[in-house]
Amino acid sequence: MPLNLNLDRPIFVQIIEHIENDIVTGKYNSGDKLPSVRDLAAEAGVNPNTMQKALSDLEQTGLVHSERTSGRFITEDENMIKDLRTALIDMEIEDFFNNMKRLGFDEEQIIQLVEQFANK
Amino acid sequence: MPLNLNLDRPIFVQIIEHIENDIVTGKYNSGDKLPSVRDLAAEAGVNPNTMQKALSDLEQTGLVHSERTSGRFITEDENMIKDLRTALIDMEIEDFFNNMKRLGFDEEQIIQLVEQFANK
DNA sequence: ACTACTGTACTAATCACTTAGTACAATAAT
DNA sequence: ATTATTGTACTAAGTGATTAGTACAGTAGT
Repeated sequence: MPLNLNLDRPIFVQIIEHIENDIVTGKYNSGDKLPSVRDLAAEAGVNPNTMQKALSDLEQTGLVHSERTSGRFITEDENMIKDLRTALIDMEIEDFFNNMKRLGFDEEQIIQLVEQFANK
Repeated sequence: MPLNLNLDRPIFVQIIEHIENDIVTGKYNSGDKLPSVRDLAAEAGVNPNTMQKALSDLEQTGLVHSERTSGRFITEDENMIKDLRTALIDMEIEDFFNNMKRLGFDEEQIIQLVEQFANK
């Protein structure tokens, strides 16, 4: 996967979000070993340094941890993954509502527009 | 308004989005004169250079135009404003659906979650 | 033992964004 | 006429993101 990179936001942030998404959606499972920094960088089409920055930042959240010379692994704490999933969903919906309100809609109108879009 | 600035995206991009929002929501009307670059910069709490970059970029979309020494004005083309409003709304909803699908939901579930959030 | 692979660390160079500061020409207001 | 305000242009400096390149220590597989 060449990874959808947006130039107006730091690449390492987008990588973090992408990996978080892969974890909460079960693409990676609790305890799974991640590909190496170099392989992930090659897959994503970015410099290994950029990938390492993304991973070491991600590590500080506890979501992944590295074994010095054997690889990097997803946390075994399944509750942490579940909580992150909930948090990401909440943020997504909340941001959407805020953005739509900024465009002049109230909650009732937002629901209408969403239903309308789904039945496009 | 001190302007909500997010450090992980270029400030001038956020300024552009903010002004676009003010235009499509009628905070600025067609033909209105904008405050000066310096005043807008002071209000937003950014450097005048940053504000000028935002405004001159915004100008290339035709949404605003500058009269060399008398000021900067919102377009008189009300259809352009209406079209931008529609485009921004569509993009917002589409992005939301894409992000939620990436989190593993289908359209039916998205609608449910949105209704649930509104009645929180 | 040897080889390949792992995460990690470091320097250097480049680029975009931001800020500070200064300056100029044209219009508006007085 | 004079003054203030307008958009615009320019240089210089600082910061952060990215890339390129190199290197090292520990582990796994052979």
